[in-house]
Amino acid sequence: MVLHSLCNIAYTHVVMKTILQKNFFARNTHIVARQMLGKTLVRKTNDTIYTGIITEVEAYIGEDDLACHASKGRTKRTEIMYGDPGHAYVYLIYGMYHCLNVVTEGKEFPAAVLIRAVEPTVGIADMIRNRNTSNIHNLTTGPGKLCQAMDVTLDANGVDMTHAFPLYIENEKEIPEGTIHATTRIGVAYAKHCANYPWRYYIKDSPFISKK
DNA sequence: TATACGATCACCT
DNA sequence: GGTGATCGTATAC
Repeated sequence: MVLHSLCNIAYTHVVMKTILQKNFFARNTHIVARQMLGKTLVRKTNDTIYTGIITEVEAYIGEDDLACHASKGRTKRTEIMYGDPGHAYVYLIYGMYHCLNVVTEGKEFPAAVLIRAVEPTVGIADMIRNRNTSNIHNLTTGPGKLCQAMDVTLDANGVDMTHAFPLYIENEKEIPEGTIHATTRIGVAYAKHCANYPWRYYIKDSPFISKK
């Protein structure tokens, strides 16, 4: 009887993987961004599962942040950022690539975390096929690359990421604060003084980073 | 309706 | 280092 119970406990421990919930994302965007590092991004399609450990993110916060799409105000495109935290904001960039964000903070306050890079863990063969390259360090090391590798398109825009399908983030042990590096964000030179904000966060020494 | 441009990437010199 | 691909969105007309 005792043995049976112990087995159950051990079994439960092994299989339990919790999905990050709304309360995780409904906080200050910098805290959410930093704590997303080291977590596992999961993408499920009808026939494939892709996963990767988040290694690089950027924070985009409010209408005053000139790099944030919400600086243009509330439009059809940015509407999702004014909605519930934990939902996906996916947009098309340069007419050919997609970028994946997770909405943060409270309803009516537009903010999100852009996922810029992951370390691929599951579904690598499919990522290689999607990206047409076998270089593991070139599969998911960029916002457009990881969306192409993990088959994230506009279909995922607005998806509630706190459910087990088709897109969510698994909780993992928190990484040490000292392993997080902050720099200015990539590709936002147009954003005047906001371009200088150190709102890009990545895991120091990770080989799965978009740019040094 | 028309136009300018981008939270990128691959390929070129 | 530089440039072209390619199209939805915002904005000007």
